[in-house]
Amino acid sequence: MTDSNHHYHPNKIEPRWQQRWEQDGLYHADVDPSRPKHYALTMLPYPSGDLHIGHWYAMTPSDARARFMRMQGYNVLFPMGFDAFGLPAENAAIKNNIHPKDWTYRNIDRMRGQLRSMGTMIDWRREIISADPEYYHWTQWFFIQLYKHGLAYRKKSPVDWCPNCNTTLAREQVWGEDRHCERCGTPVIKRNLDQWFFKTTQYAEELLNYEGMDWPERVRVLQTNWIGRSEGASVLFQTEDEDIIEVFTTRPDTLWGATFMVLAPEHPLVEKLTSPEQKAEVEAYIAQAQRQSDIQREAADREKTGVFTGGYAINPVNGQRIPVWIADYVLMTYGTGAIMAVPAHDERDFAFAVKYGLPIIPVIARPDGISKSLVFPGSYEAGLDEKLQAAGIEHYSAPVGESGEGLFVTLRDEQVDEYVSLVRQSLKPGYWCEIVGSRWLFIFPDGVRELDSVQADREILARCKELSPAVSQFRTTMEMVNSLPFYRDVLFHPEYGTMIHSGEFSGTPGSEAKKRVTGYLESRGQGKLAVNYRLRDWLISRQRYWGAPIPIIYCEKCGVVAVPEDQLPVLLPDDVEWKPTGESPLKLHPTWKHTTCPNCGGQAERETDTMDTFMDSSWYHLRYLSPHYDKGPVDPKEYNYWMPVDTYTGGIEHATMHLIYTRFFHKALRDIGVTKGDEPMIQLRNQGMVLGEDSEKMSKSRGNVIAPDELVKAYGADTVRAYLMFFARWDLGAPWSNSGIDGTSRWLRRLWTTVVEPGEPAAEPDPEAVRVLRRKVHQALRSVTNDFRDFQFNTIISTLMELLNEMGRLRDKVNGSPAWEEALDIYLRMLAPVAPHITEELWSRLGKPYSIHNQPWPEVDEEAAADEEITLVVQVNGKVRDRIQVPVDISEDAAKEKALASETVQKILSGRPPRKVIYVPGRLVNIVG
RNA sequence: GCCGGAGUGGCGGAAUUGGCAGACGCGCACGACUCAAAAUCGUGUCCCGUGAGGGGUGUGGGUUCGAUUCCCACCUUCGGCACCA
Repeated sequence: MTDSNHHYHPNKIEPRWQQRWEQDGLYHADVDPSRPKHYALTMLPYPSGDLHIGHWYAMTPSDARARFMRMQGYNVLFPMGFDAFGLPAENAAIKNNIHPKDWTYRNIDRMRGQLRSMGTMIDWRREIISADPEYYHWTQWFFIQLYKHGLAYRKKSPVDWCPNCNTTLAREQVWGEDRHCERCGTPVIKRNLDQWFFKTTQYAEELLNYEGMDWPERVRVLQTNWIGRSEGASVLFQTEDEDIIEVFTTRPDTLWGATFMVLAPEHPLVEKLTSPEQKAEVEAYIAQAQRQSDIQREAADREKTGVFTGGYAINPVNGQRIPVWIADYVLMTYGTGAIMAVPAHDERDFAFAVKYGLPIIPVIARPDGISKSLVFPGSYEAGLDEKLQAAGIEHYSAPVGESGEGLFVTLRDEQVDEYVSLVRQSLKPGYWCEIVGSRWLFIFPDGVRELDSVQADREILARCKELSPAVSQFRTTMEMVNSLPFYRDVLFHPEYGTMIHSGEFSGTPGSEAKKRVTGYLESRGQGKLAVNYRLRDWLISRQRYWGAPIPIIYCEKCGVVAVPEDQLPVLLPDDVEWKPTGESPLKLHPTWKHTTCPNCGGQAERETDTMDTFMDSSWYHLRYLSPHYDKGPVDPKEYNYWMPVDTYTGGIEHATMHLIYTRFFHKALRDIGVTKGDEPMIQLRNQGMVLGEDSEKMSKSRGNVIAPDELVKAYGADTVRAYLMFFARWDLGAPWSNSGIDGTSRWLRRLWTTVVEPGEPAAEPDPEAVRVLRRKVHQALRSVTNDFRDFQFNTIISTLMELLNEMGRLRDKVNGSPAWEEALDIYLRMLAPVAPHITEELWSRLGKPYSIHNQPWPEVDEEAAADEEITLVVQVNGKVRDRIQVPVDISEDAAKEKALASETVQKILSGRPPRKVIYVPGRLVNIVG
């Protein structure tokens, strides 16, 4: 045996085995109805140039698990491809004057080699590249199917535009408070453009259903929030011209408090509603609002602005004539672009109403039943203080401005009547006193008035102004009381509660209010139950070259015409100039866009925009199944066998993008008749992120990037794979540690020596050591099996490390025995999915048949794994005081007896009898003294 | 503001169902081998205390014989959403 053959040289053995596996087609997965299938899919990479450690972190545990499933007897498909269209290629083209195609395919070649160095079980025959005409032919075909079934439409609308990327973005690609581009960070602007959309909203409700899916709670929550379902009512208001304004509200129970309406500036009725007097102001506001959204959008907490249109609508439940305003806090893109404003129970409406002096009428009682009242200095006879005291009403005296001491009163509902009568007795002529919060009463010398309508609001305010010139500047009663800080926390609330000031509905409890009012509206034809979603339709047009052209032709005579299926693919021309003009480079090509109409043969033009690359990745899992099939996107024979994807792994960052799109795609195509079942991916698992050693996100500019190629060179792929599985919980990720990997490397080298240096066989294997060894081996096997099933990769490695340590301790006593041989055999098989090369090498050195990767997963010998003895923990009052070895099947009485007999226990109890003894089988005895 | 995740030694992390906290690895210390170093192997390593013993899983409470685990309140931190009617 030569020296170099004796030592562990991963860089010699790894490429050798990789070649052998490739040559033998070891990992080819073919349809085989006689075996259970397992489709293990991991998100395909974008060919950015180099495979980075994040790719390894995502892919190697996924590969290990796919290998585990394979050894478990499944026919496992583990394919790989490249998400090859997209902006970076085009940007590289502009910058370095290299064709995006050349750049992309060169990167793919490089990355394919790097992927192979990982030692994965990828079946390379099934590789796809989304930029191949053979692939995008079918991307275009899918577009046409969606178009034909009414799920794709073209619409002129204000869309998000990234001025740096020179293209439109889907809503999901716009991030953060400043609404910046997901890719380059530039704040987006709005442009009004004709763009293609897919009707994702049509599937909003179904997308909320995760029945039968094993997806992380986290992703489901993210998607559910993104889809943003809210239940309420659509209510029809009429303008004075009898035009209908439909609004969506989640609070139909507050309808009696709707004292004005607000339309989005872009709302179609604005023009008609605007009175001649208001026209100038309204137009100026609209222009300002448009400019606002063109510049950077301001933060959400900026002050609300708006203008009165001069028009009025009628509140359908109480016939009140209410003013219609426009304001940019109402968005044309959500609901109907119009709201009923209920300032007493909506924070934004409250702020708006106070600012513009619009009436605020409370219509929902405060659930806490708290009211406040401030009795002004000089307005009451002496002695009120004592009377309140006697009545048990909470109050205190404090100066109000410079006018002397006033009484600050806080009331519970049941105290209000008594309080009113006490105040009436003490109130001096020429003054009033108000109660606000849960109740809304204005006590005047000659009577009490309730703030229960717009009419009352006006009358109360007029009375107050008569009595005190100090309130003359206020436009509403609420504005007046809002000027006193003492009242501020009780003036407005958004909670559900008993309806008040709502005609015959007053007194309806909060739990029923919504349903009853909705039913009432429905019966009168003024509204109905409605559900609204935050989800928008998917904008797929991109004004860029490097993507799949949208297969649409515009004909002067026939209008919008889909490219006939037999004329697909619509090929990208190669001779294109990339100038960052904001127009698709295809538009600037001299000839490409000119074509003839497939209908009438007349002159026509092609659509020059290309598709969002998320379109490519919405169906790639289907193309893997038959990458060269030319009669459709997927060979039905393959589809029926492999689909759905059993396990999908990838990053969480796609929760509201790719993972919603691909679900939508699958469902839409199911309805068209292409796919089957409701969901494309049954089980989803997300890995976390590997951070730099400095705990920061890896980036070239920070200089903290870990290059896997160098690690492979230094340690070998097996060590890198194992370390990535070991160093953190897979779903959380962690900062990289350059010294941590040494531990994993040592462990594999220790394993190597353990196998290649057979040592002296033990003369007579020690039967006790044999029993212990077999127990440890089979216990480890049980634990590793469970951990593979549960994606608990880090504990797989630690269990295997522990077992190797144990084997090292026992070796002298069992070396050469069948139990030792069994231990090595099982050990290598357990490790094979994690470290495919070293296990294959050692397997062959042990003289076992090629290949270890075709071996079945070992079976746990339950008898061998069973403990004979256990350590019984003896606690006194919950504190561990002793540990005793007992047979595993010890009876409860015997266990208790043994525990009580313990010297330490006796010492602590010092003769006192225990009050209680608790026995947990197989674990502990707790003595309560 | 709303929604969700995470807080355990110097570090990454482990702990079926409420039952021995700190497995495994890194780092560190000491020792063996060596002229020496690297590599390798061995021993130790939560904190306080010489010791018996005591304390300890972000903080404060609670339930329980017993809580890292369950309940309540809060703090820190990461991620998502955010004028959504």
